[in-house]
Amino acid sequence: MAKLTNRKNGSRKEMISLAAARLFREKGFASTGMRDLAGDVGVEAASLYNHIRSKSELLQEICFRVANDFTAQLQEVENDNTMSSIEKLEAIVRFHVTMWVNRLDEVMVTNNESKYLEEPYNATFLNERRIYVRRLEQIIEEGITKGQIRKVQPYSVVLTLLSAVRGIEFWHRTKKNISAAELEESMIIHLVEGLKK
Amino acid sequence: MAKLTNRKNGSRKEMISLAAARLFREKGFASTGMRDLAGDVGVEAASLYNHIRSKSELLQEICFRVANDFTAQLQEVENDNTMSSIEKLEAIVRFHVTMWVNRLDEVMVTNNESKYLEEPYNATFLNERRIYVRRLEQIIEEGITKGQIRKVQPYSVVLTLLSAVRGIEFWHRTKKNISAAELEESMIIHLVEGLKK
DNA sequence: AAACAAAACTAACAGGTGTTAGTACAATTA
DNA sequence: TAATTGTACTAACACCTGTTAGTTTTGTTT
Repeated sequence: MAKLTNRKNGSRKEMISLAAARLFREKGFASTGMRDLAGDVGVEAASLYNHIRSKSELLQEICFRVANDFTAQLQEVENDNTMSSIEKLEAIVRFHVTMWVNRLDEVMVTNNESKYLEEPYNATFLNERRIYVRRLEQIIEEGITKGQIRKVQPYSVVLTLLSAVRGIEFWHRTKKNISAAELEESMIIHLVEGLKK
Repeated sequence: MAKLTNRKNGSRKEMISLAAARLFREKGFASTGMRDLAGDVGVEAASLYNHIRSKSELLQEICFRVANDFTAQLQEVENDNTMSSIEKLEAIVRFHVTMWVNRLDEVMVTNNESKYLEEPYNATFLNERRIYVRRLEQIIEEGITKGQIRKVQPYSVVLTLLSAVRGIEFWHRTKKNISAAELEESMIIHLVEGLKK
């Protein structure tokens, strides 16, 4: 037994990681037991250890996978010389909205549960986040210098942008009122439009 | 022994609640043990039960104290006929900023740990939040009707406003760059100014 | 059919969980 | 001084935690 099962539903490990992300989001990392996770996957708790090394490893993989995706997209935007600073900012916010809409479990775990990462992973994660914030600040500073963005506090604006999208968590519970596309446009107008000079 | 000690440092129960709020924020509700809490208070775990009924009760009191403070302030704003809709919105956002700046522990516990409330408290809490959001939407709708606020999606704007202030969590770690007052003004400009018609 | 490897199982571990019962001490009130 | 009250203590409970060791089942490959 091996490759066929793997190709059918994605590897067993991926299934476990996906279930873990959902449980970690819903119940929190500390409150999610390996027996809960096993139950969701349809297996005994001990069997999980044929596929993963530890509960911590699951959290690490989720957090750094998400962090890398955010960083990779930022890199792309930074390298694109055709965009103005405000367009870069808009692209980044749109990406954040998309992530919160399409990958809620992983993104929320990364936001809310990363504090349970063991050292040195926690320190590394916090450092990567600090650098990410700094790079966003630089885009804003550049926009101000070039006269494309109003004079604002770059640090405050970055904090606001990164946190504002967390509201999408609540949108997921009541999707009926407003579509994802409408939500995205509305947020862009509210958060980015007002920064234009 | 009784009243003198009570008057000296606030009642023992208040000390416990304060320590609990800090620990629940730092380590999360589930990861905070009664032995951790007792250690912080300077007492054995079992002794806590002379003052509190349960760990859950501590969380309930924190969450509903904060929820009531937010609701009370909203009520005041709603009753003030001298304010325009945009001024009401600004006052509410300023209050949220102040709460996040001055009462971080309690507010973060209320935001992040309320899911650990036992029933029926959890359901009650979520319902109160839903109503709070609805009342904010109504202020925005009224502002649009009266021509004081741009045509926006009220629901999206409320989600954005309520979540944006969560960024203040990160400001607390690096207060040196920008003062609380500057932060508040910057956020008001970013979040509220752009809504004016 | 035999051999192999992946992945499931059962049983158990050492330590941690919130909480209760019963008791002792120390300070205030009668 | 005696009684009372508030608050601390120790010991223990039933249960839950992540993880391991060793074994058996399962499906595929030779």
